[in-house]
Amino acid sequence: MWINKQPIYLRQNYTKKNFTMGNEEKKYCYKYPHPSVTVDGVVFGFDGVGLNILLVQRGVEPYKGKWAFPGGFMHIDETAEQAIQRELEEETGLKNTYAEQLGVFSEVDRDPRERVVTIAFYALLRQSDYQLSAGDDAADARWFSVDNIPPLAFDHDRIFRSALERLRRNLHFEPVGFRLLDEKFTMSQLQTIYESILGVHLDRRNFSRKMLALGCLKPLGERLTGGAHRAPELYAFDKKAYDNLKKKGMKLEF
Amino acid sequence: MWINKQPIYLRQNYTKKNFTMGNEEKKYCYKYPHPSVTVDGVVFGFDGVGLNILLVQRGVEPYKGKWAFPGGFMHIDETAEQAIQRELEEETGLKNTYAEQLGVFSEVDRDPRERVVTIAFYALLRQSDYQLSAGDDAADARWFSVDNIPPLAFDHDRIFRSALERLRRNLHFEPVGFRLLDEKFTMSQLQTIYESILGVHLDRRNFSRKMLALGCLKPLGERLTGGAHRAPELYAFDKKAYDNLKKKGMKLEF
DNA sequence: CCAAAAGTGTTGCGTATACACCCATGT
DNA sequence: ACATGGGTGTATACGCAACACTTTTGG
Repeated sequence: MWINKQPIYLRQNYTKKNFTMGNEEKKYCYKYPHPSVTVDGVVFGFDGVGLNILLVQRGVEPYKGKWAFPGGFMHIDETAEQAIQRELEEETGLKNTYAEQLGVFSEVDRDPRERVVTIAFYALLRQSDYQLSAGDDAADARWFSVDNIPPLAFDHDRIFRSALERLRRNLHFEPVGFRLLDEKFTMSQLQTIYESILGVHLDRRNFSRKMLALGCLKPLGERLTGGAHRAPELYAFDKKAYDNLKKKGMKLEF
Repeated sequence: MWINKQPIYLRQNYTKKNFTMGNEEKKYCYKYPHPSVTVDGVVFGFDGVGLNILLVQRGVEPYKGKWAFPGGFMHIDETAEQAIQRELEEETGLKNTYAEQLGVFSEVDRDPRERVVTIAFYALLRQSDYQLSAGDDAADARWFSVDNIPPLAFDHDRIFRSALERLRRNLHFEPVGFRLLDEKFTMSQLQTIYESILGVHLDRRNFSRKMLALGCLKPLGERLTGGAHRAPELYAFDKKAYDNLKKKGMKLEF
């Protein structure tokens, strides 16, 4: 049996040597060409009106000026999940964002500079918790409505379509809405999320009943004041009840 | 705008030079360490009794003698999808297998030799169409019942659990059964697939009605003779009808 | 003729849908 | 007072699950 107790950074199957070619140092050498691996995050947010995604404007070529998803190179000593967490934190300041793998995009020509395979993630977050700040490589960072996306760099339009499809599918199995809303929320806020993701109109009363029947909403006994009309009940997500549901296989059709 | 019309193999961002270190030639050099990228295929088959997966026995260290999923290194000039097609063809002889991305497994320690990120796929095929033949690196290739899996190499047990979960979930949305069965099949064969994937018993009459109600089964007007009892009707999968269904969002609960 | 599997039908119950109605609140 | 959104109730229809019965085939 093969045994190796060296730390991973000493265990790479490459040859490390300092030498210079042209202007750059190329230390890490392999028998066969290796692709670069990046991670990209499709971050969905909700502002109370509609569904948005977070884009950064590229400050450098290629695709300078075009918009793209936040992301970057995966380090050799981290998993893809750690990489997307790090990149999102670096570019948005948010920690412990819930990010789920979306898929690998590996078209040979997808990056004109070199061979890059990207692992796409999608994440959901409360837009109100978040202060936008452009990172190092980015000229700007902004929210865009999913109905009005600017031209995207690389193959990011394809990644976006894939993300939206996944989000729609997951809506039926995952507590998608609760990740996008504040801890306390009203039933109609939750309904608005479902309506904007699915792009359909739902009956207010049936939606409420169906949601409550699932049993993973805690009525808080409080009401949201300050609105123009009758103060609505506030709810919170009941994670324990949801975990039970998931074991038995929850279904949630609309 | 950045323009580059060179073929991809001339466009890698590496430095290529022949030089020797130790015994091996290391031609491809990078400024930062790059992971190796592999593809692995979880291939499900059905033999009329139960659900099986295809494993190859490793002929070399590490994990020599352990079983693993067929797979191998992604080439620099192919997509992950092309790589898994090629590997499956090389190791099983099958062309144009329907393979879907399962996810990326990128634990830092998952391969003791070097840093390897793997893209896992899952595939469904008709076991009867297939003649087993071990590939170059493999000592043996065999079908195993999903209920009786031997110890697996690397993190392949984790990949396997992920694949089974995905298969169960996809069963409700995708024409899973039809990929596992012959072109012509009986209703009870189809039912057996559903029962063995979900691990439950289903009512024969309700299953038939529900399936036919979907409208993507063509009754062929032929019957399967040679059985011990009444000859059952044969059906075929109606791809056109299924594609229509999918647009409207099919649901199939059991 | 019998056993076992295949085909068809029926019925009752639960649940989703499409509504109507009342309540609370700011202007 | 009223417009608007929030909360609760109910009848109808539809679909699914649980059944019984008949038909076909090989042994």
